[in-house]
Amino acid sequence: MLKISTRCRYGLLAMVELGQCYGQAPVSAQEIFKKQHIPKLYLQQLLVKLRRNGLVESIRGAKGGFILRKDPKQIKILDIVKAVEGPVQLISCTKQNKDKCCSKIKECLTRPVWVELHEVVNKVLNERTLYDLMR
Amino acid sequence: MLKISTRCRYGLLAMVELGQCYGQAPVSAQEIFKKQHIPKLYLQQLLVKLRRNGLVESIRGAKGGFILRKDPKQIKILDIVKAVEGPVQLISCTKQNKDKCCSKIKECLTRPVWVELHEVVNKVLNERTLYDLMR
DNA sequence: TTGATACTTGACAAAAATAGTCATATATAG
DNA sequence: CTATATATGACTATTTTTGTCAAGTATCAA
Repeated sequence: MLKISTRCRYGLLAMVELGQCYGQAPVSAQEIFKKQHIPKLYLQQLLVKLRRNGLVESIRGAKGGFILRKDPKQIKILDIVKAVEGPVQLISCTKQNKDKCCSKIKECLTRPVWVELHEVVNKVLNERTLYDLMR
Repeated sequence: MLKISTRCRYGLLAMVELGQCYGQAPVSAQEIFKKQHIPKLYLQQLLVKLRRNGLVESIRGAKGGFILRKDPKQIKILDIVKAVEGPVQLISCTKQNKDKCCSKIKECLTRPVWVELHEVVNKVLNERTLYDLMR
């Protein structure tokens, strides 16, 4: 069904929250999960992934929390999705992934639709930034 | 990761095979699974779904098999995907699905991206027909 | 210095979805 | 009559998703 995972949804929700407070004091996981009703420990996991991918910075201890490492205008939605889920690969036989292509790639009549879908999804996620979602 | 399921991929492969033989003798599951290396019993299942959704007709007995019920030009890729997988719903909070929307739908800042993705994916699948994939 | 708050890490676990199988029955051509 | 084909529903294995837990580290504020 191509359903967007909660990982993605929660990850983006968290980033939007951090975006709203960009330039201000750190926001704790606590505050985010209360506001958005995301399971706390699950959210923590996602925030760790966002940190490891350089999207947020974490500050330990009391009054600590998370802050964005970049201006929301510089953060693509695709970066966020990749951070929490890995690359957005609707199919495995892509240009970037030649070893995963099957031997029939040239004759494969179905591949073009899947490639088109793959590209269109990546395009949308790559063109929108976190800033576009804020107000 | 939004990966296309094997159900979709196999289902479309089967439909393309049937498309290539449109107007000719029925094609058996046997022939399709040998040509495309799809697990036979799994393919049977998918073909039953395609039949129940009115996309193919089945002919039992020796020399039987499956044929398309419509011209490939009349069959949208979306119809095929829906038949084997159900509706393509990237998110649950869509216009068609108002009871599944959360109470925060109006304030939800993340929803617009997901809606855009949802729409763009459905658009591509709705605009392409089986005929577009054939040669 | 002590307590409260907050992040870190790695492992673990339940639930759901995906992918595939099996047995049994029915239908038809030749 | 028999070989070939589909029909059906239940069943199973694997993988992915969606979390949870425990034990630890770091920082602030009183």
